[in-house]
Amino acid sequence: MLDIRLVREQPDFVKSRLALRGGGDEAKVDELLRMDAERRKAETALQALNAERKKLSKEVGGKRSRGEDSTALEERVREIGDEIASLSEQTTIADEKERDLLLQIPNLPHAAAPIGDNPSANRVMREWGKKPEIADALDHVVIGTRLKLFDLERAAKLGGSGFICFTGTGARLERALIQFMLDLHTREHGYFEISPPFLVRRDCMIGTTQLPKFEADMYGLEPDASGRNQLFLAPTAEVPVTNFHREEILRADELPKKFVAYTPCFRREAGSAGRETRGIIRVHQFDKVELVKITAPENSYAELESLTADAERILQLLGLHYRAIELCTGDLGFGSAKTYDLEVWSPGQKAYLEASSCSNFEDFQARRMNLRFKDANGKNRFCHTLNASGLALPRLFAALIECGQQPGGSVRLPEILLPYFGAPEIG
RNA sequence: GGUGAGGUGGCUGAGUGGUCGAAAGCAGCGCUUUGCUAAAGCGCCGUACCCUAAAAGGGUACCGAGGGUUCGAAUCCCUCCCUCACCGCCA
Repeated sequence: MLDIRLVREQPDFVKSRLALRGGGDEAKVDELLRMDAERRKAETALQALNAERKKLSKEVGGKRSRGEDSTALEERVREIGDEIASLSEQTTIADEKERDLLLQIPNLPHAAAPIGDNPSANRVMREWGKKPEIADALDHVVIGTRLKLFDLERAAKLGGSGFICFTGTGARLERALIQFMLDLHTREHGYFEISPPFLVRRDCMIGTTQLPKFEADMYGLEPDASGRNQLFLAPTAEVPVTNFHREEILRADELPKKFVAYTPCFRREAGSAGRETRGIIRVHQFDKVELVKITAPENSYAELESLTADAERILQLLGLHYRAIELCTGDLGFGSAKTYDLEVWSPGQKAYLEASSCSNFEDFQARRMNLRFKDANGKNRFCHTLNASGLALPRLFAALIECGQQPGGSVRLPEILLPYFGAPEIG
């Protein structure tokens, strides 16, 4: 959520920044400012009436205790009460409209972000390793099916299309990768492990920006009888973990907070079938190890660099070729000011697959979830929040078995997985 | 799921219709006393929003959330959420 004061004071700056995203959101700014002015006007009038009622009510109390007649005064206060009722309704409506609009407007891109409205404007920051040379490389669907690492047909019997069912050594490899990543991040990178609820409340989904705008992409349960308290299947551990400290005021010396969590992730993403969705690349449920940081504003960009490095380390230790790109303004997620994607090389698809997205949301999420810290001057300020996949499992799994494929049909695994998987190769 | 007890400021905890944004204590900050420590005394010490661009100042709201009763609600009523205890059920 943008700071309404910034929007009020520098509307042209805000509009020009929003325009860089190419989503047309700058058009909402004028409407927002109208709602803001309307709300404040109603609020000021309401406060004047409240002050009047407060004063007169006390006079009623005084008269009564002295045994004096107060009926005329009471009648006057009753009238004010009626005015207050209608004005406060107006105020509430204006306030809700303003907030709804504010929730619909995305974050401002970082000043240095590459400008562009499609992925071709993304900036390649660096590449690591090199593409393995594999003659007639098979893709992960062929390899995985042949070695019975997963069973997509039977998965469709269980969950429908767009689900994976890992089987046998495939399931074991999945488990090994999770364990490997959690161990690395907790033992060597200093992250605190959390195993959170997979179902989260609406407020949390709003806090991390999945709602209200992307409700159609989310799995939601039935609301309860009151119509509130609806639960959603978390589309990423970002939701429960970033919201862990929602509505809290943290001490400055606790920052940065570094969390790692393994969770399944549930996404509707009614994407079309095709190459993009082949095999296990895009599915409705997948496993992910997620990194989250809560930082002071001054340090968030330095923390983004180390966060990205922590995620990259997984790929490096597994010996997988990847590149890091910085997303252009048009490709940036709704809440993000700056994002690096890590793309791992898929020999089977001869393409880079997004395996991690590392973002700094600045105070955009913190403002929505009212997550603050007390700074050195004792002032409460919004924290900055960041997250990175560290990493998403299916794409990592796919790259791993494609890169490890041997002429004889087996798959060789990186040495570092040996203690986790228990064997140097599959098949 | 059932029954009961609760939810008040950073913490403890008083407050059952009016002058209560809220006693008191603890913690914290400042000052005085002091060789240092300790102790004592005095003062300050919630958040958000509005007037307002900021400061000073003023105002409004907030006692789990939402609604209601009333001239007036932390206080009375209703619904919901959460916590604790016991019972039931269950991996």
